Amino acid sequence: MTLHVTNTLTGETEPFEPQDPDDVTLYYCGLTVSDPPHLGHARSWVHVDVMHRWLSHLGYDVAHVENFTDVNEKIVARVGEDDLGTSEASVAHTYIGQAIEDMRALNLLRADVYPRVSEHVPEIIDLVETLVERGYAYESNGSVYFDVTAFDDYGALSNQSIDDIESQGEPDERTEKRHPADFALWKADGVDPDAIADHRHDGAAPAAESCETAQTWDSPWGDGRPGWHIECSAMSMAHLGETLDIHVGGRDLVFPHHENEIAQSEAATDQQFARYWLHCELFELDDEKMSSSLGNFVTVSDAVSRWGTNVVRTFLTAGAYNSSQIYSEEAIDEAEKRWDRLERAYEDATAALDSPDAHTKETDRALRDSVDTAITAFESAMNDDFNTREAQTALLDLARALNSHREATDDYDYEGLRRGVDAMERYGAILGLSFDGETTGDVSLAGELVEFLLSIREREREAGNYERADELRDELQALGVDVQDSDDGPTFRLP
RNA sequence: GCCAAGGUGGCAGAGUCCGGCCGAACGCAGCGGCCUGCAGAGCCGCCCAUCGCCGGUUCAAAUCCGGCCCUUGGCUCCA
Repeated sequence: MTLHVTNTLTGETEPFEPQDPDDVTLYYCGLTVSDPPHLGHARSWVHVDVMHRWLSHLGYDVAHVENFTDVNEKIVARVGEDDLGTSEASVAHTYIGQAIEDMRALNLLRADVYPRVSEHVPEIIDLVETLVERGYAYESNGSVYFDVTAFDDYGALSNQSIDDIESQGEPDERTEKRHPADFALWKADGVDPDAIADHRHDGAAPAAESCETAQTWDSPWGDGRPGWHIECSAMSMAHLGETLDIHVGGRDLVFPHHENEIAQSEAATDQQFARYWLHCELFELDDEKMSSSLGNFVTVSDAVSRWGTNVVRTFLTAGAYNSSQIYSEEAIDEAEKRWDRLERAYEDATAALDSPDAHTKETDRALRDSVDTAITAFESAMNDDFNTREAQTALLDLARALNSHREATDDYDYEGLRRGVDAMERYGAILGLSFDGETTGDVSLAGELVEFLLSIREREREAGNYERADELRDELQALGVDVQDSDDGPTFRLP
């Protein structure tokens, strides 16, 4: 079975065929670095990461590019707030640092490059010039706008006609534009205080001195700044060529951002800009989406430090990338239980494999069939438009197969268990889940102390002093140490 | 208003593209049993779904077609 993906461009689920049979170019519309990344960003990040991992698993060489938008009014608006520094560049620098830290915390594969707008202005200017030369853009008062009426397919991605699209942009822009739907490729001068007032978090009046920190560049049309949409076209072409295999982004970017990217890119090159457009659905929370602008978000770093990487990733992949997902703490707690179940099954099976007791001679047909079935199920799930929920289900089925086998016999099928454990590691890794167990370390001082306390408790149990034994266990549980008694003695997991 | 996505058990969430294996997965919650000094974990089993509503096509529909109701997202910065 081959990979199928749902292409927003056609609305269909199509077989995936990259331009080059061995390589895939993947561009992800990254963050505007004006706020700390929140779980909504993490959701898209993780799904793109899973796509990357699965494409690699299928044997493709993946070229993965993700931009940082570091030139934007929203960033200027934050100048002077908190400890963000005194310039647009310093605010951007702070939040790029935060974003990278969060990516590491989420166990994301590194992209090949994270281009910034500020370092691609020459490419952007070239692209705008090309568009002007080809008659797709016009200059007006030092700004340059894309002429949507000149591009026949405008609206194809979002399935709208130009007439449907009501006026957009700042009121003072409209007088400069020939058609209300025309969009800015280049904006004259710096940032207008009125334009950033709405983006201030402290609700303070427009900070005129902040606006002066906005970066501007010299261009054929005078001093100015790039428009929002042109950056992605310029950066993706600079790093991945004129035609992308996959372009991913949030659903909220379909219009106008992605629509405009297509128009300006294809107008400039006469080549298809992206073969497959994949869109990540958003979180729903109290009947509205989670977003920076609504201020109703949970930051990535808060979530990871509270629940841990594996739990957060289990939660974020609990739905398909292109289905919206309800955000709630209860939902994350439920994901935590699912992750615990996987981890316990993995650890128990590993312990059985590493036990010095003899356990090797039987072949458990049921176990091996279950392992094979789970592997097949995982692979079909991922090939079916990256269905991470079904993939999790396959992992959970695998966990039960392993538990079941250990429950049924002490005469373990070593080879069968090993295959199962191996599959959990390999396919868990596709979802970015790691059984390395940084929290289960028995080599730490804490681990040794717990072992010591449990050895005392065992003596109390053997002596029938269950009250003392329970007291010790309760005390450890209260500290977050999960103590489990079993036939082979107690096991524990550190918090 | 226009465009798009969706409405499946107590919760959450697959399945809908390619109609029959769906008398509806997996997990959580709940209930029984096994195991256990107890608890937990685990295993086995059970409970909860007329798959938004109405009509149509078909031997057969959660899945296809038509109409209606409702929700969400986009149309303004947004993953």
